[in-house]
Amino acid sequence: MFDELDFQGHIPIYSQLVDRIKRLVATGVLKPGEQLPTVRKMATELRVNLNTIARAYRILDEEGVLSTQQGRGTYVLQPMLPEKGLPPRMAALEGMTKSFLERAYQVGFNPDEVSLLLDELLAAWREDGMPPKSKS
Amino acid sequence: MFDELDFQGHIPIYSQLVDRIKRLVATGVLKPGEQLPTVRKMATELRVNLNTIARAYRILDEEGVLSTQQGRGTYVLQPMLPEKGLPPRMAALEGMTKSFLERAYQVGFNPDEVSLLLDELLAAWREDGMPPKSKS
DNA sequence: CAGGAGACATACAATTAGTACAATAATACA
DNA sequence: TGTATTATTGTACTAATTGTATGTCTCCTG
Repeated sequence: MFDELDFQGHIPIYSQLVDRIKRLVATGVLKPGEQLPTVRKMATELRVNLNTIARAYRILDEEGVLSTQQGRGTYVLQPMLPEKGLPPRMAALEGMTKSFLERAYQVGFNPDEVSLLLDELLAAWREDGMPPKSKS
Repeated sequence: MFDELDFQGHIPIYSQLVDRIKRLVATGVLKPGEQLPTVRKMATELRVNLNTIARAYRILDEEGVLSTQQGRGTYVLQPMLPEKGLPPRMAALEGMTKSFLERAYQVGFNPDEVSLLLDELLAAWREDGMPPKSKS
């Protein structure tokens, strides 16, 4: 469930984890009250240091997504509903968007190309109520 | 692999490095995802200052050939430059974009919100020549 | 003889890893 | 049943590895 990390890209592992878990919580894959893998288990699975996992958990704890307690474990707190927390919500979108644009820029695209394609895909989203399915 | 620099000629070392690495990537000697020597390792090998290596890496990063990140290292990116393979290039952008939109959708955003923010960030990109830096 | 570009020296910052510690839960045993 | 022991779990501190930022020196060029 968590094993799709990019070790070569420009996004730190802990940051990738934060995004991934946020999404899993937001989409209901991880339900409130559910326990996440322990830092050690997750660390050995992903072959990173346990502190890297702990860092992601701590960030999510501070953001109110998870609740971690020494000796007990890490649990899902609240589903991140669109209604709650507007400023952090927009900040999240901004982060996602910036990192998407940066990636596009780095692999050689220009704003017009991106804009053109986005217009198309956004229109499809408006029509269908959901964005076009991506392969991943 | 990198130890054929010309210290006598009048082509700057960083420039020689940029050309050399570009060629190695283009010819497939350096494969996507592969990590390059750290700036320090390369610097001691070639007996130049680490900033000279860093400069070459930075240029290649800006050109989308490499991806460097503080604390992690420098890696070869996927070659998606306009020169090679136009259809796969756009397909790559489409993939990136779809997966970005899907994420936004899953976290609870609607097309208008995404569109609004994108207009803003794309405008900034056009103005500055590069997209706004993301924190991550 | 300025001006600037290239290279260098040095200090800084970010990410990840190694190790020991502390809090909680589970178990063993009298 | 009560308490001691062990296991489990997150935390704190430190170190190692990596790229970045800033200032200085030198050399070439006009």
